[in-house]
Amino acid sequence: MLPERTSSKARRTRATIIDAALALFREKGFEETTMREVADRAGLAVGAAYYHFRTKDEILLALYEGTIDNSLERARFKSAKSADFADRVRDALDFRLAQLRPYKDFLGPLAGHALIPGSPLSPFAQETEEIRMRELALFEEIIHGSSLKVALEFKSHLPRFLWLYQMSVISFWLRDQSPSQERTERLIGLSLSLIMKLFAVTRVPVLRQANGLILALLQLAAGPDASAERRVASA
Amino acid sequence: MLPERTSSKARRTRATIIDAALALFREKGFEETTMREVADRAGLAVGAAYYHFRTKDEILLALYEGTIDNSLERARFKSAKSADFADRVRDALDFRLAQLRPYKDFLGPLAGHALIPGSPLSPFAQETEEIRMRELALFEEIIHGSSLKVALEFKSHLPRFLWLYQMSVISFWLRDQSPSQERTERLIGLSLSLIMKLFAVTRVPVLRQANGLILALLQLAAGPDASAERRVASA
DNA sequence: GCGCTATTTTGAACGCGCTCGAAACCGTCC
DNA sequence: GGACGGTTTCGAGCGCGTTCAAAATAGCGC
Repeated sequence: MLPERTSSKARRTRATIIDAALALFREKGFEETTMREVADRAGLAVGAAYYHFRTKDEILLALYEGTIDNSLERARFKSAKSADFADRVRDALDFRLAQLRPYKDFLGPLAGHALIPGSPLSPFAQETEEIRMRELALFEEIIHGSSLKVALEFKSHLPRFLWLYQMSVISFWLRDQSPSQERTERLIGLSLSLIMKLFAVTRVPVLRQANGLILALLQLAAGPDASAERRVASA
Repeated sequence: MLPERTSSKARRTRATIIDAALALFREKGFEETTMREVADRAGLAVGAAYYHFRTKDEILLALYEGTIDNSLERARFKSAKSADFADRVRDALDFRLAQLRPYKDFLGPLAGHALIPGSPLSPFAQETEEIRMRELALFEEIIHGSSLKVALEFKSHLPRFLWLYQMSVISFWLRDQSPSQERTERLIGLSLSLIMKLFAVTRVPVLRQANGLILALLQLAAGPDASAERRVASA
């Protein structure tokens, strides 16, 4: 609608606040950091911070959103290297985790809100729609240029499936305390192999009878309004 | 260790508080209910309430825990009716959801803490261990008396798998706004059919090569300490 | 410069979950 | 009965996220 919804001043101040918050979150964690502290470090009063962000959570969300941008570029770059589907997905996941690495310790709360049905931080909520769509677009691209062989009827559900898969991996990773997160590495390796095997199976004639079931499930999971999905698909 | 860790007075007061909280949560929701209100309705001061429950969340947890007891009895009763695995699981799920029904509207926050790695309300946390073990024991029973046919190597992982499955269903159900939750009904029907099909596949010789993968994944998911699992298995 | 509106900042104040030292209550042994 | 130790209750108070009316500042046409 509007060409610029925010003045450049406001944008700069937002950035200052985000920087201050990021530094503090890293130093002391999310819960332990006070909004007064964030405002202080940004050189403002609390009220000003609340003028730019409706809640403390929203700062966290802005932080998370900020990590997505270069992810897309990088994915485009990497994608050129290999046409193998599994390789491409693995690259995307590895890169995403590497990107989130610095935030690992305080990103827990975000995942925490994930399951609260009404929460604005839920990855299914309206407020996070833009982020979600950007992530879906990324997976679109990964699939698009790849040599993936899968039963046709699943093609349209793949991005959403991969997105959910990514969320699961991230959630596992956040909890993973093993040295250099080697358990997550193994999880990715194993689950990707399994997924590829299952994909192959969907094309075996004898087993195709299960496809109807799977498809129905995917549609159920997509929800009563698949509008967001369609929008992504047509972009 | 101790024969009685709490006096009968304390137990009665706890019950009063839980009753008051339940009523208020139903009237106004969890977040909207004040600890001062809970204490008021229970005829106490805030401090007293906090003597019996360390946090507001803990009341919610006690509430949830309270719904499990009769679930076990009921499951035993129902189990006698059919030996078919899918029927038994479906019965258990249906009953569990019916049980949670009255709490549906304010149980969101509980699910919300589910993913926070450090949160005491996480279903993976130490504090909820007892609840988790009771639920696992329930699934043990469901499996035990049934005519389930599955590749042997998976038997020991089944309870944990079913528990996770139940958690997923509950989380879907909490978000399900469809009339009389018919979407959840469909989800259960479809996913159970699919699970049964997959179980069957694990015994097909040609496809057994995937079993190693699945097993490794299950072990990864079980975590570095599978002690809780072993304890349940030997009980 | 001057006024005028819209944007941005301020900090006191609110209501919340939760803490804590002191008081009240209880059982029990003399 | 009284003294004493443990349990339970009390409520003022703390620090937090958040709100809001009022003040400061920016931007702009003259």
